[in-house]
This record gives sequence, C-alpha cells and structure tokens, in this order.
Amino acid sequence: MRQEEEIREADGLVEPGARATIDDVARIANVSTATVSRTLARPELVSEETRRRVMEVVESTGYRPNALARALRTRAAQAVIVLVPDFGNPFYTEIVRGMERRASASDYAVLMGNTESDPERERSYMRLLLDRRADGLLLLSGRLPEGCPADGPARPPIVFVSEDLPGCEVPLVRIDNPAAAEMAVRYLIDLGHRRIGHVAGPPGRILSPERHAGYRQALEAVQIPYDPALVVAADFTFKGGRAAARRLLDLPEPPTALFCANDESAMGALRAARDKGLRVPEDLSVIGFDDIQLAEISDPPLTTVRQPRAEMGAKAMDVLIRTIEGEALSGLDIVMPVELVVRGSTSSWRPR
Amino acid sequence: MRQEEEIREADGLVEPGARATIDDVARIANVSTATVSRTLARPELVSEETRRRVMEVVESTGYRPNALARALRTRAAQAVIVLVPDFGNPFYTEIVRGMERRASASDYAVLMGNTESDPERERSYMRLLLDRRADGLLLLSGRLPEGCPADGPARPPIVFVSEDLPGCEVPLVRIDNPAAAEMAVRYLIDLGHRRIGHVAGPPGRILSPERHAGYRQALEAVQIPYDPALVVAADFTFKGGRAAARRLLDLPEPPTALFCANDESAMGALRAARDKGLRVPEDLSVIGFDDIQLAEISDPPLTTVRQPRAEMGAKAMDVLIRTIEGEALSGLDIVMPVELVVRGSTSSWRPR
DNA sequence: TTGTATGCGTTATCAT
DNA sequence: ATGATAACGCATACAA
Repeated sequence: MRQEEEIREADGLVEPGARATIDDVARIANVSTATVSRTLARPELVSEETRRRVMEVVESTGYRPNALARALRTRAAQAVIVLVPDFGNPFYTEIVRGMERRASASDYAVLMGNTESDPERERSYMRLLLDRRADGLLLLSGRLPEGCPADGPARPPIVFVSEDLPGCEVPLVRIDNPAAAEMAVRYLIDLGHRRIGHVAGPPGRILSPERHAGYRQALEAVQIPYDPALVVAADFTFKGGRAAARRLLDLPEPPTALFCANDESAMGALRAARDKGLRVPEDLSVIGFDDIQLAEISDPPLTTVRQPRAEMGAKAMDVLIRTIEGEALSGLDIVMPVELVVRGSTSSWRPR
Repeated sequence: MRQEEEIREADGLVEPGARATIDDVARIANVSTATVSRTLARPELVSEETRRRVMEVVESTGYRPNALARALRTRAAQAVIVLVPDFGNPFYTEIVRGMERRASASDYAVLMGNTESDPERERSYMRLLLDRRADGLLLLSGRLPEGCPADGPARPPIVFVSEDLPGCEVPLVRIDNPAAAEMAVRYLIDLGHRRIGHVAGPPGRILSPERHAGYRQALEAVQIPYDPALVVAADFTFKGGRAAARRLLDLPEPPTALFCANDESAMGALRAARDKGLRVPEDLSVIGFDDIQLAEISDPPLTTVRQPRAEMGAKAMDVLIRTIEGEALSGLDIVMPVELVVRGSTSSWRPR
C-alpha cells in the first residue's frame, strides 16, 4: 500500500509502469469517478466539455478499466466458454473461427476448452462458469459436462452446435443430417450406382443414426433394397474408415460406391481402395461428409457434403450472446443449409 | 437487492438456484468470513473443530469462491493466454495440449487465442492481459503482439515457444533447428543420396534460415558442394510444398531426395512426386519435419524429425507459471531434444 | 449534468 | 485461533 502511494502522482500524472485506475483519471480530470465511468459507458449522459476532458486524460494515462472489477460489479464477465471434444480435429476449428468472429464483434472473450471428452477436464471448465469467469457455454460435443445443471433456473446460458442432447430445451444450431445424407446418396444413385456401401459413424454419437437414416431413405426412395451387410460402423477416424471400407470391399459382391459418415473416414476408405488396387473413381466412388480442408488436397480430391461451419459457429455464438443478454431463446432450433461439393472421387457407373 | 433477500435463507440454508457466497457460509457456520477464507486457503491456521464445521457448510451449500472477486483482491487471475497464429495447424495443437496439462496442474485457466497473425486480433487478446483477466502470455508465433511492452518492468510475463524474437530477453522453449535439420539430411546422405533438394520455409519465419543452415551444414560436412538450384522456398503449406517440389523435380538433373522444412510441405512433395509418376521411396526419398499426425497416415508414411511438442508446451507453461509466481527467469533458453522417425518415405540410394 | 455513497465477493491487516 | 474492517476497481441509485 505504501508503495502505491509513492508511485502515484508527481504533479497529476501517473507514473509509467503503474496502471491507472478510474480514481487516477477522475482526480486528474477533476471530476468524480462516477463521471469517468459514465463517460466511458454512456457518453451521451455527459456534457461535451467534460467528455472531452475525461477522454483526454484517459488517453494520456492509457487507462483501461479493470475487467475483473467491472465483471464483479456487473455480474457479467463478457466471456464465454467453448467446449470442444478434440480440437486437433479440423472439423471443429472452422466452427470456432466463426464463433470468435461473432464474439469479438460484441466484445466477448472466447475461452476455448479442449476436453478430449474427459469428464475431469469438462468439470474443470465448468468451474470457470461457476466461478463467474464466463457467462455462457457453447457445446460441440452433444453432451452436458458433468456437474452442469441441465434445466431449471440454475442452468447457465448454453447453446449446442452440430450435436444436441435429446430431451433438453437448449437452443441448437445444426444441419439436417438425414436430408444431407440422403442428398449425398441420391447423387451416387443418380450417377448410376446401385450397390452403395455405408461407412457409418460410431453408435455412441447421435450423428451416426441420423446419417444412416438418410442413406437408407435415399435407397428406399428408388426401391433399392436395404442390405445390412453394406453398412459397417467406424469411428470417424482415418483408421476406422480404412478398416470398415476394407470389410466392405472384401465382400463377395462389393459395393461400387461408398458413402462415408465423415471426411476423415472417407480418407480411410480412399486408402482401403488403394490397398486393394482399386482406382477411385473408376472402380469405386467415394463420398464424404463435412468438407474439411483435407478433402480438397486428398488424392483424388473428395466429393463431400459441405457444412457451413463458420456460419454455424457464428450463429451459435449469436444465439448464446443474445441469451446471455436476456432474450428467451430456449427452444430454438436453427437448421443451416448444406451443399454437395463434387470433386474427383465420384464418377458415373453403368448398372450391369 | 430485495429479491436476493427473499431468496436466501429459510432456516439457515441457501435456496437452490441462488449461489452461496462466503457470507452465507460464514453465517451458517457461525464464524466470520475471514475464518471461512482461511479455512479454504490455509487450513492449518484454523482449529480442527472450526475447520470441520466450515467445510461441512461449504459442502452442503456448494459454495465456490467467486474467482473474479478473488482475482480483484489478489491481483492474480490464475489464467494465462496462449496465442496461436493458426490453430487449424496440427503442429500447434499438440503443443497446446501439453500446455493445458501443466496449467491445470497449477489450477491455471488457459485462454487460447487464435490470431491468424492478424494484428487486430492480437491486440484484442492483449487487452485481456491489460484487463487483468490473465497473468501471462505464451507466444507461438515468434513475435510480440502489437501494443505489448517488449521490455522494462511493464512487460508482462511472457514465454516464447518454438520461435523467438531475436534481441529480446524473453524466456524461450525450442529445439535446435540447425542440428535437427543436419541430422535429417545426414540420414539421407548415409542412405547414399548425394543430390539432395531442400523445400525450404518462407523467408519471413526465423525457422527457415535455421533449417536451411542445417541442410547446408550436413552437405558441407561430407564435401558435397552446395547448389542453390536445389533449394526452393515454399511456405509450410501442402500447396507450396507441391509447387516447390515440382520445380525441383523438373530440374535437368533432379534430386534423388528431398528434405522438406516441415511435414505439410513434405506432403506436397509426396504429391508432386506422384504427379510426375515417381515412386516414393524407390525413385525419390522424402523427409519432413515436425511429425504431425498426418505423417503417420500419409502414403507412404513420412520419415520425419519429431519435435516433442507436448513436452515443449508443458515446459513453456511451467516456465511461464513460475515467472508469474515471482521467479526471475528472464534469459532462460530451453532446448528440447528431437528424434528422427524413420518411416516409409526414405530408402537407400546407390550413387551412380 | 454531476457528485456521493454504497456494494459486488473476496482477501489481508490488524486487533483481540 | 478468530473477528472487525478495510481495501481491490468499478458501476449505479440517489441526491443535488
């Protein structure tokens, strides 16, 4: 304390190195702290003259309000937490980019948490929320962290992205997975394919049955009988996709086209084809889902379903911020449009 | 205010939904707030009996200290900022993982900022620091954000990782790039290669000349004359690597092996080889740098120099936290060991 | 339009 | 060993 006294104030200025507080500014500008606060937060309440004088001092002292003190007072941290299950996964990075964009537009800080689906880590990020260091939560994992009040007034502002938790009134930004999958498979059908395999997602993820449903829907729409042998579950990884595709290609009557539940497993399928000496797309068509960066540089480049990831992220952040700021958006369900991106991994097939 | 009064306290308990404060705990446990605070921070100063009683109430109320208030008082946010130039880049994710591990061990929150090398975004993260919402800065970009005091007492705790800013007394955690590059190239030489090309990094990054120096060093050690025509600068991307490698392979007397400044450009080189109908490693050996995940699943899998990324991240976080907590580690320069990972993209060559 | 005074939830200082 | 009490830096209700 004593030290502070010494540092401050030779003749009305603040010693460099010491941080100016609102009191410093007030004193130097010869107004009350209330006026300084008002000048910054609601300039219209302050006279032209005073405002000028205060702003001048703010400039010269380099004064920046202490966000902690402000948050304590206003009970708003101006920060949100984004919980990503695996941020090494390129699927998420683009979403987060969109989120950051929207957040910074409203001056919210983004605290990104990489949980690796580890309950312990989820809990540790939840703490930030309970600590009041963040105002809301963006969840990309389709599940609530342990220790998070699921409903009732104690539930903090939350928005789900891409995957949701069924039976939970949390706003959700997503795509229509069945419809998107159906579109992809129909494209293969339109190319002439009749025997179409599906490298599915892991059973634990809600996305898997949804995309599988779209696959099945597309077949049924054109009277192609559904053959369970043509569906092999993988786990959204390269390795899993490779193994699953291998099983499909080893079938006595192998598929001529593969619909993969995501791009990464589609990469695996591409490799499986090469392993077997099959050419893509001449001998086998492959279609993915997501349109991650890798899809463009793979060999051949991957035909896939593009999710508007950045827009989804921005939209989700928008909903979250509005929720934090008081709007009641509980049941919101926002469905974003997808797009089929045709590249080199698919080609037409003459039915035999 | 009035509302709060109503919510609290029927017969000594806190209404669910309302958050317990230290006052609630104190009142219910029949002690002062000071005692509650002590019980939590320095239990040894409190009598057995009191401690038990307080802890009981803490449990039953679910009391958690408000981190903001604490930070305001103690002037320590228990949070650090990690600035990543591009978190879509797999090179960084593993480093950040290591950082998170070390941070959570000391109960620090990690605020990850994705700057995309945009000064505006850098500035916005710097604000968090000046706002007192974070205690220190971890920089992976080899440059200070604009508006960051580079030296003097006003400089916040900072640690550089992987790349540093020459002429700056900031602690640094890194590898020995020239030595690592030399090791890689020597490996190629030992395999019998004599004509070795270098897909270099962009001139703007300090890593580029360092790895180039190692390349040159290895050649000179065995009297292979340095040929500038065998060095083409790329930009650490797939596309750049592909173009650079193409130029090298189009040379009248093309190299039999390529040392690429990072894995991503090595992937591009692999593709360039395939574009030309060259087999790897039979016709061309390729070696990368970093050992990102992709290196393992590429076709063929990539021989590369592994950086201990997670360890580097953890170490850097360790240094940062210790700096924050008062140790004077200014000039520190920590060099981590690398390792050559031999996979399928390299093979021996009979000199002609 | 401006100032005074109080409180946000802690921790630290000083008594007791 | 414990309790009063004063900051921490800001925002706001209320008074002027």
